[in-house]
Order: sequence, then structure tokens, then C-alpha cells
Amino acid sequence: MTQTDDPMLRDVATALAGNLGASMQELADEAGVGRTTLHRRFPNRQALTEAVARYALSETDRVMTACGLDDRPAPEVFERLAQEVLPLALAYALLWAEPPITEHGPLEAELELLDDRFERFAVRGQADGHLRADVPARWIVYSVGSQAMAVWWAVRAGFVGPREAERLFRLTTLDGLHAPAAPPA
Amino acid sequence: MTQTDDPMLRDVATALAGNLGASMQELADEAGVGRTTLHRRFPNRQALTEAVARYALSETDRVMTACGLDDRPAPEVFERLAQEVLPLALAYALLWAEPPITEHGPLEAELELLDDRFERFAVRGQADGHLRADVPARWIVYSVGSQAMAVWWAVRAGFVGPREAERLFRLTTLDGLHAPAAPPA
DNA sequence: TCCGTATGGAACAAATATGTTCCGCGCTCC
DNA sequence: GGAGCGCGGAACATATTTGTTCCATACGGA
Repeated sequence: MTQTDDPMLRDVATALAGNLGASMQELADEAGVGRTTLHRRFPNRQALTEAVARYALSETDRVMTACGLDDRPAPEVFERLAQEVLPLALAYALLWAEPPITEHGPLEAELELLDDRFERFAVRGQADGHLRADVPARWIVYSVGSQAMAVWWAVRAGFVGPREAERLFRLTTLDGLHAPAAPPA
Repeated sequence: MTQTDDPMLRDVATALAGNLGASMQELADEAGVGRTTLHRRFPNRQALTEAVARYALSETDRVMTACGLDDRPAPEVFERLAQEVLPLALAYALLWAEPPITEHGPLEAELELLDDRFERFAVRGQADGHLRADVPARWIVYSVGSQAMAVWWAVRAGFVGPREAERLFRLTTLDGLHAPAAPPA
């Protein structure tokens, strides 16, 4: 469906996520490619950011579908989300943190659609009794997204290993930071 | 201790957090001030980003101190953190999301110090049995920070009211998104 | 080897961002 | 009203970024 297996686009997206507002030169360097080549691939900056935004959107869509977001029970969805948390976080870092990247009009609407899709999942999870119902469904979207970015940042900074990311995301997002069972004595 | 009551600095910081990599013109517009005036206050871009970074650092320090991060019991600290979550989130959005802003050398070290300080709190909370001990203390720093940013984004986008932010942050960060008591049956 | 192709560096023109100067406006205080 | 003051627009010079062209080189297949 989406041919997201373009290594150069992936590298540029990663570089851009780590350094929003980087110049073409910096992006080319970080992607390990000459500025000229980058330019052949993306005629101008707008084309580049648009391509990156499309990549992020299609990745998000892919992950959501792969996780059975639209029909699976919430616990199973979170289980699978955890496995895909790093790609998801990359996409969110690109789409959320920076307005300019989606300011291309129709893409902003697509992002909105994906957020709505996630919100519907949250509503379903709340109705099922799997997710807490005393918070707005939309807040669940934000919370999950930010936790995904948190693991991504933590991995990038070297504080947690990529494999650990999955566990931390699952534990923290669902159960929070409170000690599980043990109040004092 | 810190005279953070400079409205212009605050406005610029807010504008910058919402649009990393904005031009001087854009920042001036968003702060409701002429580019010339902005320039009188901050001779060049580096001075501006440095001032903003200092502001964010001092705000973080202020919030941490106000929350009794260094000595109060974890539940109380979270209670107070929730009350200051929006200023904290603004600071974190500036300090974390964008490398350029702390790339000024010594400021990066200061940020590191604040993160360490928070990590010590996490370790203490884990030892006390208030915070879960099966995750790295450093991860707690990232998780809390990202949740703070999440409420900030959600407020900014208009999905939650500023007053609601406090409650959402507290609930979600500590207890997660799982439904509290009600498994199936 | 020779050819076709893609890459990336160098050099350039154009656009944009930045830093600076000057001047007029409105405001306040006297 | 008049002097002093800070703000912000206009205009400018400089620096940086962007977009383009040309060419030398490296690689792979015929």
C-alpha cells in the first residue's frame, strides 16, 4: 500500500525529527548524502517537508492498522502498539511538534483524521471498560502519543535500549508510575 | 531569586515553543512587538535563544523548588507538580524538543543538572515505595516530562481547559490509562 | 574496456533572514 | 505646549539558505 521502504526518505525524516528547522545542508549531512543528491530527490524544501509529512502519515496509518486499532480489544492493541512504538513516535514527533510540517493544507486534515481514528479507539476502549472513562478520549490520544515520544527521546539519548522501550511504554502508559501493589506497611 | 516576570521574554518563549525555528519577524509578531524592539531587547538570535533557554531553566528550577522536589514525599510532589504543570511543560518543550536552544554549552550542563535532580527525586520515590521500581529512574523523568508537554499541547489545541490539565496530568501520570477498578465480569 | 548512470563537489544566482540605522509617531511628565 | 523617551516602520547592508548548473569521479553491466 505505502512504499515506505525508501531509505533516504527515512533518514531525512529521522534527521528532521531530531533537528526541526535544520537546513538542507544539515539534513543532507545527517542523511549521509550530498546536498545535490538531496535536491535531485526533493526539488525544494516544501517538497521535502511534504514528502516527510506524507511518510509520517503513512507510517502512522500503517502502525494503526497493524495494531488492529479499529477492531481489536484495547489491551491487545496496546500490546502491539508497544512493539511499534518507535516508528510511531518518529511519526508523531514530526507531525505534532512542528506546525510547519503539516501546514501544507490537506495534510493537516489527514493528520486530523488519524487523530480522530485514534480517538474512536479510545472511546471504544472506555466503553469496553478497558480504559479509564474519567478522562476525555481525546486526552488519551495526547497521552499515548507523548509517551511514545518519551521513549523515543529516551532511546535517542541513550538512557534506555530500543528493546526496553516496548516494556516501558506499555507499563507506564497503562499503569502509570505509581508503585503497583505496595503502599507502605 | 529569578526575575522571570518579564512579559516580553515570556511571550517570546511561548511563541518559540509553539513554533521552533521561527524567524525573528515571526517571533516579534507573535509576541505582539515590532522586530526593531525585539532586536533592542535581544541584540541577535543567539542572545535571544540564550535568554529563552535561561528563562526555561530558571522556570524549571522554580517549579521544582516550589514542589518540594528535593525533600517532600512523592505523592505531595506530584500534587504540586500538577498545579504547575503548564509552566513546567513550556520549559520542557523549549529545553527538550530542540537541541539548538541548549547548544550554547554551559546551558546544556545546567539542563543536565536539572534532569539529574529530578532523577534523584525518582530514585527517592522508588525507595519509598511510592513510585514503581521496575523502571529506570531516568525513564520516570522522561515520562513525567512528556506527560506535562502532552497536557500543554492538549490545552493549546483547545481540547482540554487549563484547569482540567492539572487533573489529567495527575491521574494519567500516576495511575495510567487503565480503567481503575473494573476488570471484565 | 567502454558506456550509461548516479553521485557529490564547486560555483553561481536568487531568495530569505539577520543585524543596523534613521526617522516619525504617540506618550508622559513637566 | 514642549522636552524626553520608547516603540515600531522603512530602508539598507550583510549573512545565510536555497535552488540550479556544470563537471569530475566512481560503479556496474555489456
